[in-house]
Amino acid sequence: MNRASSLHAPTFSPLYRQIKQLIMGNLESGEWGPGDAIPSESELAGRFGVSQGTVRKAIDEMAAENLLVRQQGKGTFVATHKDPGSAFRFLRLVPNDGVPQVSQSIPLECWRAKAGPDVARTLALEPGAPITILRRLLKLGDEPVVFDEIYLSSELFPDLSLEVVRAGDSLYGLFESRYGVCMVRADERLRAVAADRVSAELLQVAEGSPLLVVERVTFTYGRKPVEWRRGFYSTRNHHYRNELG
Amino acid sequence: MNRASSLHAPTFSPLYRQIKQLIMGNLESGEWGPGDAIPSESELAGRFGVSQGTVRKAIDEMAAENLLVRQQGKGTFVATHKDPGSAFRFLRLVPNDGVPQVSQSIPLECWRAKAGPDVARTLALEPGAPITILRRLLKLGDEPVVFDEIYLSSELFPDLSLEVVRAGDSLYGLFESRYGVCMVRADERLRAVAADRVSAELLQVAEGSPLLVVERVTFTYGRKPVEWRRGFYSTRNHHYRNELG
DNA sequence: TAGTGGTCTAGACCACCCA
DNA sequence: GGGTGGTCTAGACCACTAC
Repeated sequence: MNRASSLHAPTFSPLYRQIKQLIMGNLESGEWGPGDAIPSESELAGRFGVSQGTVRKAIDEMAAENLLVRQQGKGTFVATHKDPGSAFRFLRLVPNDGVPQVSQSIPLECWRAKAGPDVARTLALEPGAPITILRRLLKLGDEPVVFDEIYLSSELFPDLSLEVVRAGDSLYGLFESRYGVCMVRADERLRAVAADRVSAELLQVAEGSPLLVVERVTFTYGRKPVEWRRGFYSTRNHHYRNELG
Repeated sequence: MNRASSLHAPTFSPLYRQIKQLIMGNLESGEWGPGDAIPSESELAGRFGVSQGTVRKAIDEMAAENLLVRQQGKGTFVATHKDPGSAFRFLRLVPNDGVPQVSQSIPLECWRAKAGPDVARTLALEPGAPITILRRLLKLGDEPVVFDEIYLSSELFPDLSLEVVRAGDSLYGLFESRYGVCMVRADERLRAVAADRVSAELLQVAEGSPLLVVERVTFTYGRKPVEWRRGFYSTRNHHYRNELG
């Protein structure tokens, strides 16, 4: 293990960050898949030729970023969306009264298209690259609350179809198990807009009534963008919850 | 320093968390104010009778929570909203085109009232306790984008008035320097609504056009709620930015 | 040069899980 | 009982800041 590049190198990074990058490499390459246990801290320390504390600090950061999950006495595991508890990590919509509700995802349409300049840019694809577009409705306890339009690279998600989506569990769980793509981070942009006819009908609100629009770019390991979606949220009985620290 | 309460005590907490609580106590009591340097790690280690590494871990957590700010070679400082860079930590509204704009806060009204049941509950006050209500408009580069209505305990913020607000810098900076109340965390709830006449006029949009409503409860040290506000955000040329990890 | 935070190490012991 | 993560220590050295 190199002891940094020394002497004011602008690329300096401490040992534990180099270790972190090595572990990241194993995640990106899919060597350790979602839900798997990674080797123990002492095992990794030996393998990399550093002390256990240094490996620990690397894993600390990755656990803080929700890439890994530690379990005392058992081991450290690659984070997965199948794990109940982190299954709806990215859904910030909660009922106003706080009573939890069962959620139901209803796939509506799924078709192929070519990436326009905007989608190509956000997903880092060539313009005209094949993409798959999925529309779905999310119900929380019998009430339709989110209408999503989702853009994906057809290359990354080859055989995606209504049938495939219907069969799977949560969407991100499906992406993990069927395509080996694990969603790790997302950037969202929120706006208020007036409901168009389609959204209004699906969400059972009056046309022109205010809706929350949530545009999301979702990333896998290494900040690689892999999903773009636009969601129309009905905020009659729900709200988008956010914590500022 | 007690070595935890031993023997399956349900209140067990590791040494570094006990140290963290001791440091928190110094923040809550105002002994170390916003912007101040706290004693060095070794100084604190000696004072508390623990090793430097343990103090370090306590400070690590507090730095991660934006309570403290470390500066290599200089020391560790109590986080402050006066520090440019963390001055607008809680404002998530950014222009669509990404070009940063100068912001201008315009106080509109300020008056006293008695806390209704809802405000009393969110601010943990007695119903009927004296509160101060402040209305203000936020402009980003000549465009009015946020209309805020802010509820505060008159006891915590005694002589708050339009004049005081006008004189001060940012609102949270003022709260720190004048009242010794440092905003540390906030919970927000977002909804889309139709603009009423007042908001529409102030934000220069058509009545009934969609606005983003942001309800925020803001906390000081120890999760004590000290501010409740409702903001109407115009999302014509701006959006609310959020990062999901 | 002295003081601060930042990194790294080696080793001890504890708490937890499982066979 | 053996393996895992979690805590705590003591000491060394590096990087940065200020004087």
